[in-house]
Amino acid sequence: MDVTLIIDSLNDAQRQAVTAPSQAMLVLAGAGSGKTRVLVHRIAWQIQVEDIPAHSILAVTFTNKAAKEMRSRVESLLNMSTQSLWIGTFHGIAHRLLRRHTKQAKLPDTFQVMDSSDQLRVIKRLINTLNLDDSKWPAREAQWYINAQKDEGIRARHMLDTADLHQRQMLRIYKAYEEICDRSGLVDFAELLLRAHELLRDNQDILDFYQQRFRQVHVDEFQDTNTIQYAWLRLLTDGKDNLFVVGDDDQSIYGWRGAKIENLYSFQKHYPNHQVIKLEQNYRSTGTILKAANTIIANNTGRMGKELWTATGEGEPCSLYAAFNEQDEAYFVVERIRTWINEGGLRSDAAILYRSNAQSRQFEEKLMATATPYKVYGGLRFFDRAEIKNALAYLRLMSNRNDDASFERIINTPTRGIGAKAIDDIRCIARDQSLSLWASAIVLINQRTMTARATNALIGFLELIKELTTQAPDLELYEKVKFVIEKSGLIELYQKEKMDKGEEKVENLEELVNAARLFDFDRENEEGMGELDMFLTHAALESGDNQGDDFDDCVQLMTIHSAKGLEFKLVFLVGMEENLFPSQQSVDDVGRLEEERRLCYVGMTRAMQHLYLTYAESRRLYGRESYPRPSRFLREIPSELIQEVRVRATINHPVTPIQIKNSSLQTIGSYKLGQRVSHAKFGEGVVLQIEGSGAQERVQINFKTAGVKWLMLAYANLEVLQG
DNA sequence: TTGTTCCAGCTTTTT
DNA sequence: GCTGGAACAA
Repeated sequence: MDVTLIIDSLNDAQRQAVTAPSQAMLVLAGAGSGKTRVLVHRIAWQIQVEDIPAHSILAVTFTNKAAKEMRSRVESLLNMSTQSLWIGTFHGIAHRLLRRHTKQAKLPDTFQVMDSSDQLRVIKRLINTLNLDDSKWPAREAQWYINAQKDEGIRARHMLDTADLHQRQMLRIYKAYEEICDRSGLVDFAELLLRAHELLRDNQDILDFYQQRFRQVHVDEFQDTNTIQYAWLRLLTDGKDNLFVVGDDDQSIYGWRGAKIENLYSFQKHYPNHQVIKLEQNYRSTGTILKAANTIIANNTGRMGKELWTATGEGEPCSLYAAFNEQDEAYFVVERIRTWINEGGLRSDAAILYRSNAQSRQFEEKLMATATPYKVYGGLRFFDRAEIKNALAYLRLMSNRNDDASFERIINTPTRGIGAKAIDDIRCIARDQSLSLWASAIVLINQRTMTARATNALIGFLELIKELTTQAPDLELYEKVKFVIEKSGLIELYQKEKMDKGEEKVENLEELVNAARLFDFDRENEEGMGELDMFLTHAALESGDNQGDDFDDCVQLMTIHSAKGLEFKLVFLVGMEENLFPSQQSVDDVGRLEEERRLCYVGMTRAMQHLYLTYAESRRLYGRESYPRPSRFLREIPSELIQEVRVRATINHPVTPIQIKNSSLQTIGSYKLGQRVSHAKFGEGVVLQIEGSGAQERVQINFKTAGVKWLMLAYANLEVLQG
């Protein structure tokens, strides 16, 4: 048997992890140390060398992208198809289990997955029906509360009633929410995990079956698992010591959404026979970048301990640029990128990483102004668009009439004369008699309490859905979708909508038809799902790759969070300022501050060749001018690893504001304090303060009409007035 | 039903 | 200070 292909390309630590005998194993894999490689080769090793059938292997990831990549890499390494190999996301695998055992999971056969925006809508509605003041009990908070409970494995019935009003109210909402979901056959993301856990926990036969089936269980990004995910993994591998996890405590950046870094420690306790392997050789970044990142992360406490190194040399120092303001920051970054491109670099090798999405704007403006193609990640995804969700709601209602979320979404979309009053009445009946909205609508019609017009409108809606259902079965999936969007009047609705907005929506609907046409349906799926249900699940569970178009050569703009797992030759980590990064909300709490530091570590380790860190001395924030301090993380980098960038070569003799204040006659350049000047846009004003020198020189001016402003002297084009 | 106005909020995100 | 959502008026 030829195993060279599997192990030859690995370093010692990687090979050790890949070829170790079956046992509990924790691979602490630093950034860029070949984490996925180890996972892929491990699976290949087990199939080819240890003769474990692909069918007996489970691999769990967090994103569909990671799952897809892992499968295709295993396939190309083994040069075979791996259909029977279970690789998927936690949610995808959980869903699969629930579909296979709907009865034991106490779910209707027609159950559907609801995404977070569906969930929020349901909760919003519910808060209204409970007659709660939604300003006092925001739906967002309730949603957060419910998901947090589920992530911990806690059902409403497990919770004790308390005297605390807030707690009581939340519990009440949680209870009512569970009822609606059960009645509608709807399962939210957290519910998938919780129910999959309960399924195994409460059904010994099912648990036995899967414990025997899965001889090996692999987990990617283990530091991101939450309580219920880890509990589920433990059930599956109970007493078998066959859990192989890969993770990095230093890259745990999702604590705020329930990820428990502690699971890494618990793992060591729960699997006493485990082996730990550290992957510390980095194949991505220069030595300097790694050193800087290592030093920063060393400030965190309670680490498992790990230091990245590289065999490929030091590289150049990290660059630090102190911008005057956010405009200048963007200007600088874009100029550097243009230079990079002019020198033959690819646009797609350059990335601008920021802490919060709002920061992207000024970079976009500058990129647009210089006609540099760019792509912002993290916007609305395809299946999240309102018009798509509307179309899907019709399809979902056809598949399951009890789907209240979908019912409510489209009962009057497009408008068909069913007003708030009628919908309210339906909701009342639903609440009082514990019926689905569909059933309640029928009750309402039979009551004959509404006006003839409203009754007819409602009958019309129910008939429409019935008609769609009866006429659709013989059609191909894409024909069904097409039929639905036409017959429902959705296409017409958006065609009438004015201008390009509506046009875009029509195009998106056409794209949905296309997606249905291309949908790869596995007729022999063991879950026995129909094509439509499968498509709907696909839409909920894989909300569409972030716009695709990886082929275009674009500058990459994204948050540091979304950059995790990616790498770029040229990285700009922008907005390195206190209260922005680390964020305002994190600075008072050691735990959260350490997570910010890990985020910084993640950001820096994205860079392969060049790392630029920038901050602005002045930034408009919430409409107010702020003068932030440079981020503490900057101070944590040894100064010999950093080179300060000056726009033009100038002699830097720092001028402290105190000196300026003390001498009202101090002259810097051609300006002095109290000097009257005129600006093309802001008009006449008086110089209040002067800071910096050369190209960085900036002046604070009190304009007669425009107020006090800081201006960059190099760009301001001030005219000196006499007197 | 649509357009306007008002008001809160203002990290990070996948499933 | 801007944005998106909800309330309200016409």
